[in-house]
Amino acid sequence: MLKLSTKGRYGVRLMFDLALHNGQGPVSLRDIATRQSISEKYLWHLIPPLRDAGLIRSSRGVRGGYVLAHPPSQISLKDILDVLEGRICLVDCVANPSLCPRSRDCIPKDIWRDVSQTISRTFDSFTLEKMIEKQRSVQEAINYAI
Amino acid sequence: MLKLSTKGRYGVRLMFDLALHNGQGPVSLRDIATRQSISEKYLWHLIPPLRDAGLIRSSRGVRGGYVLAHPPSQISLKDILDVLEGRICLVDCVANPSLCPRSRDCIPKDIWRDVSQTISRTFDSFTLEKMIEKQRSVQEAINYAI
DNA sequence: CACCATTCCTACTATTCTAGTGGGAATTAT
DNA sequence: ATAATTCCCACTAGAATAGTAGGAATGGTG
Repeated sequence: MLKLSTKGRYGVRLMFDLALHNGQGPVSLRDIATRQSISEKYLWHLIPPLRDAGLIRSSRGVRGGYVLAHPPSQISLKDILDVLEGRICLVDCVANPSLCPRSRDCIPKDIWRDVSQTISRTFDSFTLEKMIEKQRSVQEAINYAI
Repeated sequence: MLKLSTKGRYGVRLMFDLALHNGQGPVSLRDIATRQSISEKYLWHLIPPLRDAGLIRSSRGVRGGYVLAHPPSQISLKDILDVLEGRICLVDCVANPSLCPRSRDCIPKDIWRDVSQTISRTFDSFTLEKMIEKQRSVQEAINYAI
């Protein structure tokens, strides 16, 4: 049905939360869970892949937590979703033509490949930095209204 | 995982097959199933929604079958997928903000909405006509090679 | 009129995927 | 020493997906 899974959605919110607190020291998962209203237990599932992919860094023990491994301008939604949902590929035969004997001259496959690339590029055009900017302009609008 | 479901994939191949035989009278589901190597039983699931949405027309009895309800230039992948997979909407809160108390000022939601629209427009830009043209140019390339 | 290809419908099943929970070990600042 | 925190494995319930079974209704053709 072409839905993003909870993993991807929550993962982006997790990373966005880290981006909003970038430069303020490690952020604990509990804080993120509370702010984002997401079960801490569930959020934990997202950590190992994000860490192993080098998107976040962790420090253990008291006052430990997570920080972005790169500036928000250098982390795109594509980076996050590639890790949590796998690389965008609308149908498997695009990445793995041997799955289907028709793939050699399959027009639909070519289309799925093109659209997959478009989606990928779209996700890549949204960085955490852009999200922060949007957040700020929303805040200003609210303050102005008050 | 952002995959197209079998319903959508097979549905496009079904419609593409109809497009390739457009103007040659009704095409039976059995013929399509044979040519596309898809179970006739499974293909049947796709017919009622496509028919009810006015994308194909059917005739029953001997020599019955299906035809496109519109010229291939006027049927896009979006039309087909909207019917078989539901309208593209990466996360439910985009179409239905009341699902989440945060939705009012949720930046991620705005992003999902924008990307959903981009994907939708991309699908809309591919018509059955375009697919036929691609098919023809592939055929010519093969003939030339021989 | 009888036949048979074909559309059409309901229901069922097996499998995989998704979302979420539980319990507890290892680490480290204070 | 304590407490906060990361870290890990395993489990479960429910939903979605893919596919199958059996047969009723329709209508052109001989």
